[in-house]
Amino acid sequence: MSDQPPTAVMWFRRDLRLGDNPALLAACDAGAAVLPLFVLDPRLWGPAGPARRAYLAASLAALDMSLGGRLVVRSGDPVREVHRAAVEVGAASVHVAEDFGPYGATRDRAVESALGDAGIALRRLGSPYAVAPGRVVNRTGRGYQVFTPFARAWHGHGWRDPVGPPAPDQPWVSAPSEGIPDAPVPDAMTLPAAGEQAARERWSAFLTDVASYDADRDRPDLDATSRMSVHLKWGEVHPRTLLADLAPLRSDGATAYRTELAWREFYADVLHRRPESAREYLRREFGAMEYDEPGGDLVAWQEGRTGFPVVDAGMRQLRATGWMHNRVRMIVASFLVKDLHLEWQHGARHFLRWLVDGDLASNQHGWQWVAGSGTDASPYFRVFNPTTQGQRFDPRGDYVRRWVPELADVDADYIHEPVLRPGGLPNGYPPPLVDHAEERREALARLERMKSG
DNA sequence: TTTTGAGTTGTTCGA
DNA sequence: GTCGAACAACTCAAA
Repeated sequence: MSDQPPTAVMWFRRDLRLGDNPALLAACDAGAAVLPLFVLDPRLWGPAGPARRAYLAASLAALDMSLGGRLVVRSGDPVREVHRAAVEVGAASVHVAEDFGPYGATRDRAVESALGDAGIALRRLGSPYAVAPGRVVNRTGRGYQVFTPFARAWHGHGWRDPVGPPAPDQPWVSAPSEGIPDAPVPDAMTLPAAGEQAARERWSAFLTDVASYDADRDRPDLDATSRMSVHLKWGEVHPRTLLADLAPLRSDGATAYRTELAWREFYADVLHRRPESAREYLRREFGAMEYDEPGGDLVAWQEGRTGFPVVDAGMRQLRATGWMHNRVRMIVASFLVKDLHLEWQHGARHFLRWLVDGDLASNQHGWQWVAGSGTDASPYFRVFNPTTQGQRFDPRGDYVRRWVPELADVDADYIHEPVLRPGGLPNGYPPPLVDHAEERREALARLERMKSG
């Protein structure tokens, strides 16, 4: 063994791709041969809902196929498993893309320490972002707390060009694998196709329509969004690849899409600087607001039985597909926080359990934005009206009818307010859980009391 | 240091 | 039906 050149380990986490993967290329450079490793961490797998598990399993299967069946999967604590695998194959280094999340960063330090005791280096290269969290700073070296100046500085910072996949004759190391976890797609659910190839195909299809993204992306009844969130979440594609494709485009749609990518980077940056904001109010004074205790209302929201059609459609789309249109995410979130007066964490937890694209930074800070405790100077009066939002963004009611079959026969005039329909509510559809106008006043009154109290 | 302008995504009301 | 104003005050960024 000692007269053989050392090998290297590529530890995949949320970068399940071969293309534009600097850490993987570094591993290929560093070792005579590379062990492609994925560790199924019970602390992440345990809380994941069935859709998330099924998607990850499918993505791992796709990665394994692109590696010619050589992906090694181990389950257990990464601190033990990464060390064990590296020693098994005589590796001198383990390569990763840097994880900037609160859990991942701590875990990586522990892994690094365990590896160090065996004389093995943990080498971090790249991240899931065009610009690594913490790098965008103002003139005094501090991070931004407002999106617009962040986005300007982020764009000015720039990023490297995409890199290609490893050479076709790259030698790989084999080792015993526990195999990809068995996590079938739940009955009655349809999940997006997983893997690097699927991501690229979806992206190509979206690029042909990107010019209309700006005008149509808020319409849940149309298929006008990129649907790249899940692929970005699992690293099946790197945002730098998308930015490179967008760079020559000048349409409003391309600009709007770049801005959405900037939001993703902004929230990762904020979470990196304020890791406690994954659980606590970013604006701490909101902790003092009066909230209601979750009960039957929370369950009605989760199950899509609030009596507000666009809210119910969104919550059912989530349970059926592991995804929800972004405009509808804002509407259902506003309903939970402003109409039911529940803390944002209850909704954020439900989203992370069900969303296949659920990302801690974007999810928690999206919820904090709706709750008013997030990064922007939230206008106190920003309370979504679920009826008028439905009428504006789902004007014919196609989105509602697709996900709420009880309303299939209601025409556009009443689809967002079926209680007004002559002849009354269709069988089986509940009346509105609350009076929105009343709860809006209540939410504003509680905000007022929080400020003066 | 001080000042100034700006801040993703809304709703309601009255003209 | 459309349109503009009002709805608070505050924090942040940059000049």
